[in-house]
Amino acid sequence: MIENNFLEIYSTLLNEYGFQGWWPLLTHKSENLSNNGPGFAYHPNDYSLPKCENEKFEIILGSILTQNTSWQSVEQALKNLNNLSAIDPFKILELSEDNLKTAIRSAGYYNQKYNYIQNITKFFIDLNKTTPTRKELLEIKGVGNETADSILLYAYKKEEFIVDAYTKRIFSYLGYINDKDSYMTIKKLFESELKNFRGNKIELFQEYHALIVEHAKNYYSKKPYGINDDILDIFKI
DNA sequence: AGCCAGGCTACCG
DNA sequence: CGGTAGCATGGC
Repeated sequence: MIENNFLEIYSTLLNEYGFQGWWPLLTHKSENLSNNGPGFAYHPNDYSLPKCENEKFEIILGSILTQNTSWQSVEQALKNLNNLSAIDPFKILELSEDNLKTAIRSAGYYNQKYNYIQNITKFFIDLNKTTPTRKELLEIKGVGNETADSILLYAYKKEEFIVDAYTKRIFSYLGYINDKDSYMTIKKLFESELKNFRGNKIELFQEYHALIVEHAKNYYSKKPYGINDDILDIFKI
């Protein structure tokens, strides 16, 4: 019997959707599935990634590119960059402005994201393989709360819970938060509610966020949110 | 056709 | 401070 609602919801989502295998990496996609739509798991139950600096950099690029943008569009941009051998901080900086903007065009906001990528790439090189702090990341123009936490949790395996639009949508619908609560308020609530989890917190945070996204894609993309949600009943305790 | 997408910054009162 | 316009393409 689980007495913590947030852990119970996690357990319900995991039982419903299975391990998601986030963060998506081009070179670590499950081979037995052909698309990346709902239900797609990337490298399920493998928490060893990223394995090298360029894989960290790929996560960082993806975290910028996916701002208010579907992953499918982001993946096309990453494939374009990969074809230019540019999932590499030094190669990125060698690309002309036109070439980089063309490569990331599919991910939208390409003028903004071009600048954001320039900023964080220089920052990443200056890190020289060390781990950034949250404060340092937030000082970069183009990195806000969610992007910083995504980078820390998935690229650097730091214990930071990610809050995104889907998290707010689901948990305000279920009545656990108000949709006007601040990012940090919601983040701290999750981290507090999950603090006694007896297991690997990094893996929990990684999996929980991925499951929230998967669930929201299935039930919270179009208004009215949550209606016809078959597994919602399990959440109502 | 039109709404939606795994946000962020700048600027407003 | 909190609230919001603008950013832009692609998928369904």
